[in-house]
Amino acid sequence: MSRREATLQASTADLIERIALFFETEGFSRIGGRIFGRLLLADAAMSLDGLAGDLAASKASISTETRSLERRGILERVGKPGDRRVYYQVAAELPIPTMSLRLDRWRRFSQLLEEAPADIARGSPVVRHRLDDTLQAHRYLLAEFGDALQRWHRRSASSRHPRA
Amino acid sequence: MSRREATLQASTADLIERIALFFETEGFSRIGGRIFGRLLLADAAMSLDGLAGDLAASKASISTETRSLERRGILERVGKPGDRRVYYQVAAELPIPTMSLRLDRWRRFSQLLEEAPADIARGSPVVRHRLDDTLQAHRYLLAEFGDALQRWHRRSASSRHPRA
DNA sequence: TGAAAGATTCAGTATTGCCTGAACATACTG
DNA sequence: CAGTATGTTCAGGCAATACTGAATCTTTCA
Repeated sequence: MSRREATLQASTADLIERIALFFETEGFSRIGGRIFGRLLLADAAMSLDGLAGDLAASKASISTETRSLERRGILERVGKPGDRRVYYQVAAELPIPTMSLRLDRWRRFSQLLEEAPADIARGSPVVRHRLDDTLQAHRYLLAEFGDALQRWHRRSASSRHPRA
Repeated sequence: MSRREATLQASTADLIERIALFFETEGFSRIGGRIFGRLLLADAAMSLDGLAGDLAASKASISTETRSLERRGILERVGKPGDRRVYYQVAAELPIPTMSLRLDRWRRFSQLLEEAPADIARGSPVVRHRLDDTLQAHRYLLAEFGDALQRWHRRSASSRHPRA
């Protein structure tokens, strides 16, 4: 009833493509985004060949990108007994890694400001003040957001294992 | 005591460059980042030529990038009486626009998920559940972070105009 | 041990997007 | 009005990067 490609509904393919486009603006590669999108909408974990087939991409790219996404905690490797292929699925606690990545990125900016040699600001009170102010805002927001992330983590954990 | 280029201390130039590199990972152009960095460390607003000189970039790029940064609320245009040049400075409430930009970007992802045609998830309970879960997390975190941003806004406003 | 399946690495191509110089537009000034 | 200062737009060159096909490495199984 279907040749190789027909596995994906048109609407699904469409959504995957939009997710991929979004991921591109977030600094991932397009294929990385497609992989993520595909797995987000996948019923079960998928093999490299499965992904390559569905996404019409080379296995080389799939291999590199899956591992890259895995390193960032977005994907997880899983195995199936009696099968030597590697399967990938979207991380269980998905929002944690994706949000953490964002946190990390902007934490890096704070660090940049903290490391700013003192002599830079020394000359000018207005610069010093601006730097201090910016840094304080970042610290505050980072802390608040980190807390929120943890709260969500706990909340979601407890809703999954409702208390005895 | 100094030819054209010597206006920037080495340590300053260095920090600007690192800021620019960071901005690049955030989806801005390198020059955009340099402009931001330069103005962040600037005593006073700067003209296009001033920026072009300091950053050793073409005036064309400076013009395009400043306007792009202005559109995103990161820079502000200011004028000086008796001078027909345009001056730029970093926005007063800097963290607001930068953080809002981030918020917007990931709000866009939530939207993607919300618009996900129902028929996509319908087939599979596991997909539907994953989508719902992800969406809820995003909503929660977006709300929390939005609140934090407002709190900071109020706090910083009141510290600037200490109550009579 | 040999063969085959699977995964990874690598060199080359193609696409993309940044940046620039030069042309152009606009607004002051005398 | 002519001339000049300032800002913007545009076509093209250049560098970075993603992606691919082919070669290579690794593991499993007969």
